[in-house]
Parts: sequence; structure tokens; C-alpha cells
Amino acid sequence: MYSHSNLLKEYSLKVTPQRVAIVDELSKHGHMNIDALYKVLLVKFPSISLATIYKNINAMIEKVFVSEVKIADKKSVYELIKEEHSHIVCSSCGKIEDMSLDLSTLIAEVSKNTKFDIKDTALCFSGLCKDCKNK
Amino acid sequence: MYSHSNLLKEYSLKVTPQRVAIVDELSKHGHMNIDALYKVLLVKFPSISLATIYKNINAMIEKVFVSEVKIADKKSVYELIKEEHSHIVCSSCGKIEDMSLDLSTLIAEVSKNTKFDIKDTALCFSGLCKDCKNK
DNA sequence: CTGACTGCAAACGTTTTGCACGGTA
DNA sequence: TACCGTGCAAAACGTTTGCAGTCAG
Repeated sequence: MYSHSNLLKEYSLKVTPQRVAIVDELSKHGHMNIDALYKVLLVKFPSISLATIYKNINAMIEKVFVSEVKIADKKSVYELIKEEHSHIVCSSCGKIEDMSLDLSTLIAEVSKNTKFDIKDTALCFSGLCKDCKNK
Repeated sequence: MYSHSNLLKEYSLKVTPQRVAIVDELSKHGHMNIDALYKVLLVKFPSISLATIYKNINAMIEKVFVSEVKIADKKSVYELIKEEHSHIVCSSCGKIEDMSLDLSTLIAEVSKNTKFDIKDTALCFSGLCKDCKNK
């Protein structure tokens, strides 16, 4: 794990403690919604404001190294952009996991049927996770 | 195309002109966001309120014959529930199309990898549609 | 006739904005 | 030093709620 200030520099955002902390937390938790982010950042920065979090998340989205994941029946979560992947959400406990899927066949089918030039995918599955299933 | 009041009765919602019109428009356009719905309904009902639309859409979602489709970088749209299908959105003109895809292989793979019991899927592709590609 | 629906206005929660101050480069 | 980021407060936005009058069953 390399320093997160490099990531900020790389995307020409000034390195501030708040930003480093945001990237740290996203990196640690994988996906977080605004409230969760606010809650953990309050520990390090008792006077941080929601406005700061919104401004920074939006800046990171604009620089294209954070993305918003929209999930049915839930608040959006944010994550650092890495290799393309899909999401699976537990409808009982809310846990979100990443999955790498080979979508090439599917994308070929979609392109053929719709004549769209596919640039992006957003796949989200939901169901019961292993733990919740056994309860 | 059969009368949309039957659909409302089927799901035990009282048949009001506003509700029939909402179902009509969703049926005609496939997917609409709240604003678009409001705009077209204003023609028939000059004094309809947004509250009515929200209340009715929520009632229909609760009765499970309308669903919300969350789309990256766009407002949610609403559609009548029919067979399971995926969506593809043009990133240039915003057009949304439906696609039927065979997801059984993919779902089997996801189940195997994650040990989740998959109940639902939400796939949304984006890219350039045929028309926007040729511009 | 009764309970549900409508439209209005007010309330609500979330996100954005403007500004003065402080920190980064 | 010059600009950008922060935190606060206020504003903007989308959505929900409460209520009085009306309508569907």
C-alpha cells in the first residue's frame, strides 16, 4: 500500500489531511456512503463539515479516480476507481462485495443487439450473503 | 393494449384519472423520470401536483408493478415491471433502451464465487447509440 | 357513506453555495 | 505570496407530510 498523498498529487489535487483521510478510508473500507465517511472522519477531525466531504468527493469524481455506485434501495456509495468490477449487495445485512466478471461475451451480445458502442457497465446483483442465508 | 385501469385494479389501487394517466405514460414511454412525468401530466391535469405523482409512484412501487431504475449520472427513471431485462443508456443523447439478456451463466458464476443467493439483478450499460456514433 | 385520493403548503433531509479564515505549494 | 481548501451558515433542491376538500367504490 503506497501513500495516498501520491494519488492526490497524481490527479492534481492539493494534499490536505482531510483528503488523505478520505482516500484512506475509501481504500480501507472499499465502499462508503457520505454518512459513514462523515462519521469516521469526525474522529480524526472533530470539526470537519459535511460540506468538505461533499466538495472533496465531487472533486475526486471530477478527476475520475473516485466513482459513485448507485444501488437499488440504498444510498449511493463511493469507491476508488480500480479495475472494472461488478457489485453484489446482501439484501439482509447490506454488505457490498466486489466481483471481477468476464463480461466480454455479454458486451458483444449487447453491442450486436443494440448497435451501441459500449463504454461503461454498471452491474449490481443482490441477494442473501452466505452468513444471512444460514440464519 | 388493454386498459390500464385493469392493472390498477389488479394491484388494488383505486382507479383515478391521474393514476391511469401515469400508467399510460409509463407504458407509452417505457421509462420516465419524475420531471418528465410531471410535465406531460400537466397537459391533462393543469393543477396536478408533484406530491400526487410522488405518492402514486411510491404506491405503485410498493404494490410492485412499477420499479425505479437508478442510472449513473442521471436522475432515476420509473418503469412498469415486465420480464427481467437490462438497460443501455446513450451517454450522448440520454436515450434508454431495454435489452433481454440471458444472464444464467453469469449468475451461476456470481453465485459460485460469492456464495450469495442471488435474487435480483440491475445491469445498466452505457455508451454511444447508433445515431450519436454517426455524428 | 366511508375511506382513500388530490392539491396545496409546509416540513424535511440531503447537497450545494458564499464567505471569511487558514493552509498548501 | 497567491491560490486553494476548510468550516460555518444559509440557500437550494428533491421528496415527503399534514390537512381540508373531493371522489371512487
